[in-house]
Amino acid sequence: MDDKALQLSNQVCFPIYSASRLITRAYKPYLDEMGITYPQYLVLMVLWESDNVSVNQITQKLLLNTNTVSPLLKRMEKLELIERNRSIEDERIVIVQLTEKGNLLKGQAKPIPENLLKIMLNENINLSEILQLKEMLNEWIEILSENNKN
Amino acid sequence: MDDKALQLSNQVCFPIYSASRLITRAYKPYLDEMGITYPQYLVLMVLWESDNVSVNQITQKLLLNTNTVSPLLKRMEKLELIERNRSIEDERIVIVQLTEKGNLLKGQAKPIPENLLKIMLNENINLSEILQLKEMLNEWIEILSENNKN
DNA sequence: TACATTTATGTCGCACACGATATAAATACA
DNA sequence: TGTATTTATATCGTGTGCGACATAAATGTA
Repeated sequence: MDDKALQLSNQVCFPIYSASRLITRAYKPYLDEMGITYPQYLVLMVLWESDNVSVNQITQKLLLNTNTVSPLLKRMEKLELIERNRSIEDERIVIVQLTEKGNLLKGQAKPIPENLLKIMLNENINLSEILQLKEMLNEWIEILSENNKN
Repeated sequence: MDDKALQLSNQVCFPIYSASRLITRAYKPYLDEMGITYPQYLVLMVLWESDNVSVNQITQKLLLNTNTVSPLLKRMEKLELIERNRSIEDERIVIVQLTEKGNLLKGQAKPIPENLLKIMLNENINLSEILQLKEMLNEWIEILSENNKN
């Protein structure tokens, strides 16, 4: 493998790292209006799609660890966006439920995807390319999730 | 714009966010051996390419703010990887310089890109696709950096 | 049934990121 | 020359991420 190929991982990993941070920044003005952060928005999206899920189900959907999600949910409970209750059948499980406030934010969040897409689509970037990028990232996510288990 | 297109930003932004974290995790075992973190590795790569650069130059290359980089460099100085000295010509500027230890890590870091590439390349992902993804991310980084200035 | 193991969640400590703000040096300009 | 502004860096507070570890409930098994 030649030097150019060797440098490739840096040339791809760093842009992913940078793009991730810049995207979070791009979301910020919209999320600020709602008083939430990007990870909190992700949790809400999970709950808007299906409410009353366990902490574990949230960690799996977001590919995060419980030591990240637990404090995150704690802050969201303080913001009165969600409630946390132990399951009756299995006392180990905590069920997360949207409050009325958390539910209402769904409407306020509606224009966010369109606004983001406007920023990210331009004359040099078309939809089919984006779809291809999405496929590739998901491929990597699968590989890296698998890789991380061992 | 239809609903599918609207959801696209979520379908791309979240994978970028996840991939970024998973990539950092993939680097971790190699960086652990060197006693550094991924952002510290990025700073070292900047310095290995050209030593004696200002804090500001590092923030620009890594697209990070000084309030992230300053503490990062402070920790790296404590690890004796770098030294920080005020410029004589302009006392506001802090020049960052590799120590012998920081320089020696360059050799130890050499196999990292190849190892990462081995993880990220498989039968479903080829080089040309990766190059295309890289171009696209850089396009977005440019857009989002510009977008963030206002 | 008693005890080891697994599962689900949580806490703690540390290292980022970043908005808001501070400080000192350099520069602009009245 | 004196003062306002800009520039470079740093500090503080808050919110993630995550490794290491803790705890309690459920499950497996001798």
